Amino acid sequence: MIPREKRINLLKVIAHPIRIKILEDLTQGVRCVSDFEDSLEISQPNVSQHLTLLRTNGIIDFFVDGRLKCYFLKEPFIPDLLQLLKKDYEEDVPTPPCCPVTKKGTYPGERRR
Amino acid sequence: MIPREKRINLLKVIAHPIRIKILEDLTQGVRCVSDFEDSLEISQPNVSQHLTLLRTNGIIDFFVDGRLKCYFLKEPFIPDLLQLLKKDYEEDVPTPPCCPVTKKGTYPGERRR
DNA sequence: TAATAATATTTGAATACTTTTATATAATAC
DNA sequence: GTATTATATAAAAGTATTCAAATATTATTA
Repeated sequence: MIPREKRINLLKVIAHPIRIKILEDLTQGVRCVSDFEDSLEISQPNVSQHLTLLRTNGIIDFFVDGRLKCYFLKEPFIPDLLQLLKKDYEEDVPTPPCCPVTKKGTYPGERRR
Repeated sequence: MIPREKRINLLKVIAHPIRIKILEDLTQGVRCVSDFEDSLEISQPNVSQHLTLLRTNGIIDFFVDGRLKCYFLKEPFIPDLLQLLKKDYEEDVPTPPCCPVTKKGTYPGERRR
């Protein structure tokens, strides 16, 4: 997969409320599966499935301590994305010249109107 | 929808190769539907469907010039996201202390091992 | 007004994603 | 060794996305 597609695929994997929460937790440090069972309110298998998806996509990894699996962040794109998700914007992108009521304006290119 | 969910939903809508391409084109300026039919190689109805999805989610809007619909970017989160998508990272997030071979380490919390 | 051009909508089929339920595995404790 | 705990996997059911095909709409041109 070329880097562009890979990055877009990451977006798709990440764009889920539970998985965003998991990743936010992981930016705070190592977490084991049962930590997530507590903090997210979903079943153990479902936690495991989300973690597996994140792991098979190279976003997280784990180490083992006894019977605990300790997950941690691996993909450096994630912290930047999570921060951007929280950014506030005051204004929309400025509108190109057109009438706000009739929504009429002039196409800047070369096609037949 | 609370802002957090709204933003996550934006991510989900955006996370598609065609729609990313559409948005990249729109960061360059106004485009009409047939511009996209040329630059993306997909059918006219499909272009229209993607544009409708982006529009109903408040990401883009359009003005009218004759029978052309001229689309433009509205959501200010988009340019930042597109830029982040292109960012290069040299290294993974640093691994917490654990053996790289056996993948054994110590859970930092309070649970039974 | 009829024909054409630009775009949108609808429907359906295929596919992908998500969650639930049940079961499996592997490590520790007894 | 048996029971228990932590986690994973599999199968099935439900839900959502995607795209293609056909049709509709609207503005312009002839």
